[in-house]
Amino acid sequence: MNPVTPNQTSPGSTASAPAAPAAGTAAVPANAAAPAPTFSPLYQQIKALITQSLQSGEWKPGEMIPSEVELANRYKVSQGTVRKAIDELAADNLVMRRQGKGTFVSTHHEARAHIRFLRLRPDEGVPHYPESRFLEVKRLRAPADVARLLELKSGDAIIYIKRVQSFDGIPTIIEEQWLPGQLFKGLTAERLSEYKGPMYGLFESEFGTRMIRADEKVRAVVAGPDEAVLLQVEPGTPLLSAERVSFTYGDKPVELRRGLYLTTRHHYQNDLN
Amino acid sequence: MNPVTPNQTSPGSTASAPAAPAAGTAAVPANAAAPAPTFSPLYQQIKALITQSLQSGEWKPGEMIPSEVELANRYKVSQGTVRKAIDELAADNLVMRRQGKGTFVSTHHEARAHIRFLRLRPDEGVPHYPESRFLEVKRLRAPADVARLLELKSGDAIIYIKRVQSFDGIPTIIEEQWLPGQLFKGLTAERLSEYKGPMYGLFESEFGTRMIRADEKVRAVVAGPDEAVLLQVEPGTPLLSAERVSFTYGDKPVELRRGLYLTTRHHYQNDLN
DNA sequence: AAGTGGTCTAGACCACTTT
DNA sequence: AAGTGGTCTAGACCACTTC
Repeated sequence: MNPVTPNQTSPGSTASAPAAPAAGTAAVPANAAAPAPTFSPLYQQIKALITQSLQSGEWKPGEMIPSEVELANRYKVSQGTVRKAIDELAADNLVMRRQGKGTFVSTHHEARAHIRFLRLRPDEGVPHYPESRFLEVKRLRAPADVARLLELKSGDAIIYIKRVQSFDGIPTIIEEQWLPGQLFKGLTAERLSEYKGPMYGLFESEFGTRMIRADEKVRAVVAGPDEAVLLQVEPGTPLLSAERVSFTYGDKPVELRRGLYLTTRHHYQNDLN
Repeated sequence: MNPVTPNQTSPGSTASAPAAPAAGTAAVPANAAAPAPTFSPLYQQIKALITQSLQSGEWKPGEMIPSEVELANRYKVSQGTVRKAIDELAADNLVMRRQGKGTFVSTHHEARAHIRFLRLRPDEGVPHYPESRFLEVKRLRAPADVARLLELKSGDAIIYIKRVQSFDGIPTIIEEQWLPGQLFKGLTAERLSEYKGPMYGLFESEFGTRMIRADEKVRAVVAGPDEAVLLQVEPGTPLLSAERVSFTYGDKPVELRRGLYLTTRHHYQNDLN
């Protein structure tokens, strides 16, 4: 359970300072001037170890992870090193720190996470989550383009979902979704309909797949006849098209979404920092 | 030149540790249990002081700022505290650290900054900067909506710019721009045409106004007759509409942009983290 | 009072760059 | 060799939360 220290003799050793603990009693011999590959500071290794525990479900979304002192003891490093590791995890939105309470695994069952991945905001009023009406939920074989984006083989099992989302009763989003069948075995139309709120919450709680980040490509298109009906607009109405690939731990793609957004009373919000 | 320490007696004082320097010899008396307003840790105050020096131009874009030890001496705090302040400034993209060399003021004259604010990426091939053709550069009075977004008074002097931007000779972007006249006095069509590369670089070098961050609202629209001509497409072609308000230090708005993007061979790229 | 994260300090050593 | 940022440690104290 000790951190490995590749390409690094032993951090903070050969010390004259009081009671230097020589953290790096690693599993790897400290000789071998192997100029080989990686090189990673201790806190990055701790970060990786904590991430593994998050991924394995040792600490579940919403739960508190062990305190900094505890983790420092567990990994045999100083609290400062654990702190730096957790700082990065917090910056990555994998955990949330709360002073006086502890550090908690991030979850999609939170307003904070909702808004992070919902970029379509009303021009007026406060953001809120749309209601879903499911049109299709079915299993099929992955077409080539979908397979490529999800890093599957063409023909692999896929769950396909199509829905319309409405704000205050006004249909605004047509969304198609492709999910690796292997990860979402028991996913049915019923369970989707029952569930209120963002689908990422369902994925996280029911299927143990936590979405971490996503890449989105946005374009402008015009509504075809079918889309016009669903959104109750004229054919030719301009729509935003957003293609999103979502990733879980290890940059593994777990979802492909293609959304068509009606942007007459809403807009796609983006902050450039 | 010492940091002020409101609502805070004296960080790290009453120490038994060896040679504790008691950093907070502040200008404010340490009595007065005023429960009043703010409360900010030392490193935030240091961050604010450094930001002031950046804003005032004491250290110019591209230049190196004083080393951590120097700043620690200047502000009479530990190097660790300066380090944490600079960490945040680096996270905000105000400075860039380079190991072994120093910490440098960020500048828009860098590929890194270019891509940060250019979200339209080619579907194929590597991102590169478009060429500009200026259609209009003129002074006018701020219309109400522009004045509101730039936090000016209706009728204040404004510089208006309209241009078409092309990738590899293919016109792809129509962009209108509104700038506070007071900040950009000597801005002429000539100087714009001469200048290659992103306009933020020009603003930074020639007008001392450094753009820090921006808010963008994206919609789908269709090309009108004039726009169709400029982009050499049919009227009714769907276009991305992006309205951007850019801010400099102190969240002061300094630019309004309205762009129309042709997204047949390009897309608007966004990463959700 | 005890436990948590948050701040601050001091000092050692490492990695990288330049002289 | 000297200077820079980067890592790691140790310890003290502060702020917040809960018991």
